[in-house]
Amino acid sequence: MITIKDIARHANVSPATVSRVLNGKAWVSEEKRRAVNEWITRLGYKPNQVAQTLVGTRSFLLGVVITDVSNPFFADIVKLLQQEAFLSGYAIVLCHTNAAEDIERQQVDSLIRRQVDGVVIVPCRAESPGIRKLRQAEIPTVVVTQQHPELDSVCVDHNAGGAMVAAHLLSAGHTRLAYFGKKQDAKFNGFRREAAANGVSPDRIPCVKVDYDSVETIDVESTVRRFFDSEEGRQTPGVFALNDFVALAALNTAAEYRRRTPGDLSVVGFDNTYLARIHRPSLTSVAQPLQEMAHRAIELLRRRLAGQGDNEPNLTLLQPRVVVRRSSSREAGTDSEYSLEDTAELPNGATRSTGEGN
Amino acid sequence: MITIKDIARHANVSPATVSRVLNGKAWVSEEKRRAVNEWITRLGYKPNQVAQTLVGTRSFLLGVVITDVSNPFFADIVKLLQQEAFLSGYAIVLCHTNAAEDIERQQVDSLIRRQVDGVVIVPCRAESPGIRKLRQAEIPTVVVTQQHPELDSVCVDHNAGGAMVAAHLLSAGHTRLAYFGKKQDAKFNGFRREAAANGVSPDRIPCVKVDYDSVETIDVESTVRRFFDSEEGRQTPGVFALNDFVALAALNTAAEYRRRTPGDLSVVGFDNTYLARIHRPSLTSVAQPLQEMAHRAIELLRRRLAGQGDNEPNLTLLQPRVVVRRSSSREAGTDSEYSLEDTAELPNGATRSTGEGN
DNA sequence: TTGAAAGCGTTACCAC
DNA sequence: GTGGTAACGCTTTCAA
Repeated sequence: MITIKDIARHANVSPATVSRVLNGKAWVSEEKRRAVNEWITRLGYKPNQVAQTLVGTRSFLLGVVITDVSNPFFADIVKLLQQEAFLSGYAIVLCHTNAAEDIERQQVDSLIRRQVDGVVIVPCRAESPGIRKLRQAEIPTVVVTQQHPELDSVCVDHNAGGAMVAAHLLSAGHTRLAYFGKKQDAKFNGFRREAAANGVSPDRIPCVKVDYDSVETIDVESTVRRFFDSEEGRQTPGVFALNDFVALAALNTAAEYRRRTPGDLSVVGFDNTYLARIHRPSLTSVAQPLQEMAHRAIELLRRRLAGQGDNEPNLTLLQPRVVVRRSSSREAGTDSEYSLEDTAELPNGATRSTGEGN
Repeated sequence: MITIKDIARHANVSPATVSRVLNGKAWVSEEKRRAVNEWITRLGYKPNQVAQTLVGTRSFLLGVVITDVSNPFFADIVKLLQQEAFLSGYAIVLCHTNAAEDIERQQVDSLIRRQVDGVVIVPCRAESPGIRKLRQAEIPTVVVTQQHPELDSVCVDHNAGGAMVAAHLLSAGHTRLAYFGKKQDAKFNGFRREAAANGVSPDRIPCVKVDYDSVETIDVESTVRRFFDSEEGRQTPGVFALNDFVALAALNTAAEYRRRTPGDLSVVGFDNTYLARIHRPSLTSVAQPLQEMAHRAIELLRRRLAGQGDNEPNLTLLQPRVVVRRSSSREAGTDSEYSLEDTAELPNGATRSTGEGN
């Protein structure tokens, strides 16, 4: 390995000077600077990041903690995060939690030992032990996909997304709606809110509880089946599911019940994974601006690392958009986009320093 | 940060001794060892891996270079690799190449600068610049998903996989077959070989050229459409596709042509991603033993890192198996497994130090 | 068995 | 402006 000293020796300067031209901080005479640069290229010198880390600057390593890359939604995020990070000279250390708090803790521990400069995390819950560790180790952290009261976070406005879906289904003429997910979901709130605003009593929108953890856990189908077996289920033409997996389970199950889609039943998913594109019928789904999210997340981290930014946690709340496909259209037609405020495409992204939703 | 010196001070020993009990190499008196361990837990000491790396031992970092995690097949591998690595105390630095050689090179460069102990790579081609760099930097490397003449590699026997598919389709009564992929694919060879062994002339099996790079590139459909438009395509009931994406494209396109599956047309994919499970009709696909592959890959790396193992490249060739689903069954039925040698499940994995296939 | 001390490759502080 | 030098936290001689 060729070091800073080798360069120094060849260029007849001190290691300190080499370091200086490398970091471009202090002034170095034009003459020496050229000599140093000359030898750097000549010997193909590459700074040893490990040494740089040790002296306490930075590791150029970012941790990414996610429940499961097998989930295509997370896979997309991870990919974009890696690419975005790379542009800033950072590499990504990937960790899985399987949505288990103890594993999350272990993984976070390992990241801390590795001196990562920052972490992007999709936590189990806002107060997960992993999050706590990160905070007490004072490692810049940004939470993605969820809001966090005391950390930087970037996510989509789930509440608004839910409202968009309600608006869409209502405009398709459906007045009997159902939600597949958890009662507390912000999507569900938005969904109900918008329904109410259009004269559909929120109390008449059942929430079919779906415990969705990972790709593996597809006991979803039995739940869905139970719903379609019920009187209520038989009469509901408008279904909104917390994500594409569940939506597809609904779609597939509905087919077993001879309910045609589109036609008898409309289903809308969330996340707009490519599953929505590939499946037949194709699935209407709420798209999150992933590229934007990844960009913002890394940007937030960079700011913290540069020591900029107040201590206030920054909440970046982006606007989702509904991508309409066959599963919710009354007639055959090409896919199109839709959003609450306008049928045209939203300038998908808006930052507020605070806000509700999620 | 609490260091080795802190422990030393508290335990009334020298830093060297602390290091010794930590690494368990040299003898340390029972008394001091206990004292040190006591303080280690008491102060919650965690070794600084960066410092350890600098002194030249190891970084505990493994690079994973893959074309695209958005591909569920790769996502699964990455996940398993990470989990497997974690068990051995390693973390994973994830890199994307987008199947582009120059990006691969850049990513590999960054891994080398980071002093990763080893790399698991899905290379663009055997002689990609990334691979070359890795070799000249003498970083232990294992190639997964492909064979490599001069590096450790672990992959499935594609040739055998292709043969299994042929056997399966033939046993379903199809004698007119087609392959969607590239002529040189080992799968295709195996497919033809087995067909020939059963009296179906390989020359009568067309290879519909599909250029599949990533999830994004789904111009696949037009190619597929062109095939179904042809006389040849209209009469082919048995299709084998190089992966699940292409298989699904075939399935979906076939539906547009009113070709019923199962019934008029059978389609078999490769990789057995969850897409195969989720899609309707569900897709018969060749499964790769991913867990086993990840395990072997990490194991190979560990061996190299321990300085064990001859200099011979090790080829670990595992056996795939066919998971039969609706897309290739003549009647409704539950999913089942199938393999060339036996209808029962294969002891899925066999190592040879060399072998053809792929 | 144990301690002192010399690095590992950089950065940063302090003189000159 | 520039060079010496002391860290950073750890491992590993080399003596004792």
